[in-house]
Amino acid sequence: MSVSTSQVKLRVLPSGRTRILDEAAKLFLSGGYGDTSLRDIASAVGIQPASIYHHFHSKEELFTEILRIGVEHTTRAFDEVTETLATTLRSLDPQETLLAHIEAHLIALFEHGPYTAANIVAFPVAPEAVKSAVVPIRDQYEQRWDTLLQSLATSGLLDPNLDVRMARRILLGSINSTIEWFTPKQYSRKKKDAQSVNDLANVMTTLVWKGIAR
Amino acid sequence: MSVSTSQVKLRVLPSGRTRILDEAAKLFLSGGYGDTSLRDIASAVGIQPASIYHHFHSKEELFTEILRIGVEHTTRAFDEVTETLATTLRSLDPQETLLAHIEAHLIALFEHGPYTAANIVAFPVAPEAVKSAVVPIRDQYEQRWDTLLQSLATSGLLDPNLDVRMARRILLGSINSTIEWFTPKQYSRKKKDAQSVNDLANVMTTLVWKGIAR
DNA sequence: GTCTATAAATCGATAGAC
DNA sequence: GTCTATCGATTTATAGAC
Repeated sequence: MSVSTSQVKLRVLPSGRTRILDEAAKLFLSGGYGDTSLRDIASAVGIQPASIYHHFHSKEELFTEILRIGVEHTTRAFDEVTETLATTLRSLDPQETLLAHIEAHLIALFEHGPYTAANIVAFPVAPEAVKSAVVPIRDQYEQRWDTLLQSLATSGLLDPNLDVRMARRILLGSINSTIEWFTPKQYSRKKKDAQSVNDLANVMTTLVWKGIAR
Repeated sequence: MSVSTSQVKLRVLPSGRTRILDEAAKLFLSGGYGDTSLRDIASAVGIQPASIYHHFHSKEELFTEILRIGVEHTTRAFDEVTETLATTLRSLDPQETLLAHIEAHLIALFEHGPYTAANIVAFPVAPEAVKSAVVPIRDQYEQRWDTLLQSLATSGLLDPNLDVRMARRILLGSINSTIEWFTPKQYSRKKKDAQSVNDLANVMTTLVWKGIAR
């Protein structure tokens, strides 16, 4: 794993605003937008509901910000992999390139927890105003995948009958849907099944690349 | 397409209960559980909110019934394909078997509209009581896929390194995620891209079976 | 930056007439 | 089986003290 230049930084106790975002993200993730009240969020943070309005103008703005942060994390993870692969001397195996990006997406999904996961489970039933605000930055992320897959296609590495855009949608859909059943168990070794995010990334990549047929 | 024995039946105007279910399913699909009020539903049906309580004991019961109907439609579609394939004389090609079931699932998803689709987008953020009630019948449906894939694996038709249960989860996840971007255009022929549900099923099956690599 | 207090609207649900 | 009327609780959001 690469080490960013800002890797060495102090562990800061979350400020008020960040505490609100963290707790709200967890609650929106499990209960969606409509069933999560500002009272629930304030209670989880340990403040009064009115205090939230010092940091956010409305409930919708708070929710939008959470989704935005989630996409930001995912996008940054993608770009870091791109950069790392570009500066690597050895030749770029297409399946390994795919694996690296799939793993980055999954790490963002499971290790930045509620922010990225909320983009999967809470976004589809979010208020229209929230969707409209988040769609543009989601598009930017998806564009990166289109570019990646298109470069593979241009190099003749993909099935020529494949619609690249559709393949990207199905690929991201299958990766994102893992949030509903996969739970990474970092320290469990009791089974041979996929336990870590890295294991899951390997299975996903093989399945996407070669399919399930023998 | 097979014709069931009950194909010939009268077009009945939806009764009060069915009207409520139909409109509620649409609203829950677009806005989730918490942001859809009984007033919204009653207004869409053209009745008063209190009238809903003659047909359902609570909002949660109404929502649970909608999700249950959705799973029921999907399960029935799966079973009808299984039966049709079993009574077909010609040999069963594994990829064609897979295609038939994937297409049945997609048809249920897009043509029984709100009921099945709500199970994808509204279920993950549903109240716990609703989830608990629906999970058992969802499990029954998923069990059918496990059985199907296991029979293919036992016949040596699948990648022997594959975890069948995980493959099923990824497979269903990718199929279900199409609800977020695919819109069937029955009568449009302007492009060569997938337009009908049948086209989509073919693309999905090829991708799952052979992967994206050439 | 967090608090108390409260406004104004909306929620799920009930009672009872017809 | 649908209505009118309404209860009690909860919602987002605001005003203003500290």
